[in-house]
Amino acid sequence: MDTHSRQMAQLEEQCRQAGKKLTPIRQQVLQLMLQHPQPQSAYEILQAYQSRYNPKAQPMTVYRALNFLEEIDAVHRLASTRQYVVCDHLGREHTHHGFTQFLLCDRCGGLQEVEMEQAVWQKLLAEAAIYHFTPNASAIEIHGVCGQCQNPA
Amino acid sequence: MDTHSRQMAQLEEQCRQAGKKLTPIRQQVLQLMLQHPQPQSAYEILQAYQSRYNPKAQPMTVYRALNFLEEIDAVHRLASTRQYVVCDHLGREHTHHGFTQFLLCDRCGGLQEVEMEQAVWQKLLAEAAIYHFTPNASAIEIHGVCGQCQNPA
DNA sequence: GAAAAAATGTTATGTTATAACATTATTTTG
DNA sequence: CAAAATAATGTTATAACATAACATTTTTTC
Ligand SMILES: [Zn+2]
Ligand SMILES: [Zn+2]
Ligand SMILES: [Zn+2]
Ligand SMILES: [Zn+2]
Repeated sequence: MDTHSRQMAQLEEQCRQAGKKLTPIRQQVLQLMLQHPQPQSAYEILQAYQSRYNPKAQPMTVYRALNFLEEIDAVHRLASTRQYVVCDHLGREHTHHGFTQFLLCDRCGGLQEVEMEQAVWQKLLAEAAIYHFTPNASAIEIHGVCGQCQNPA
Repeated sequence: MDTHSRQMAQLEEQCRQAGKKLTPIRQQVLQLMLQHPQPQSAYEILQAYQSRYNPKAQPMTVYRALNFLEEIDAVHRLASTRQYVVCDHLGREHTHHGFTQFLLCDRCGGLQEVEMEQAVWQKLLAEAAIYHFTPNASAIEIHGVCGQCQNPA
């Protein structure tokens, strides 16, 4: 079983667990995203969808699918760049625990999804608690330059 | 000397240090922001500018001023909400060192700007370094609920 | 099979941000 | 000082991102 099939299988599983339906549109949108590991904007995904599945598709179609996929934790939305990307955990064994660090490369547009060390996010929580602040989102986005772009072979 | 005056004075100082000019528009935009401690969108600031200074002002006018003020570290742009806010350090003695944590309340829209503990951001950097990633931005945004909104008196 | 719920289609609009070029103001320099 | 260069602002247009509102279709429930 190849990687994409495994990811699709887990998408089905996550839908089942959430009691939601995996409709063709939703599956197609994820399919397109799987073929494009770099984060993409909703309108880029819309263009791909129009090319491949339905030239008459409208923004709402893609936004609905993306919102759905995000709800069931199959994809993430990157707030700082307004892009969407498949969750790195999809099709693997482990799942999200604690905080996530998104490392966004400003040169190549690439993304690395990293599980934050527990000690670190506990400190972040502790620091927030000083101000009686309770985080509900569990991800931070850090911009910079990735290894590839710093040391081009 | 009241708080706003102190902040304005430091704005002048930071312009001088950066070798940039503090023009009326730039000063007026900061003035408006000082009167509104909550983060605001560029278009909200534009509306205020139109009401108070020039009904014919266009988006570019405000965006240019905001970009300038951000360059000289007088204001911050919050990537996740696309809002602008005066830097908490303006008019105080200390300045930015290391990383900043923005605590954004999803209920009231309020913001707390926090200096991240050195131990924490060093760990963040170390974790990024594992992936040969070099951060260049130095702020993270954490969404949640602030103390006020959790414990309404 | 009728009623309710979920998903999709469709049109319109709201929101955020920049491109491109003209004009004006300020600074530099000969 | 006057010409040239630079910086700032004015102005128009448009790109890019996202949702509201309502109609229609599909699926589920009873
Ligand atoms: Zn993930
Ligand atoms: Zn890169
Ligand atoms: Zn600040
Ligand atoms: Zn609050």
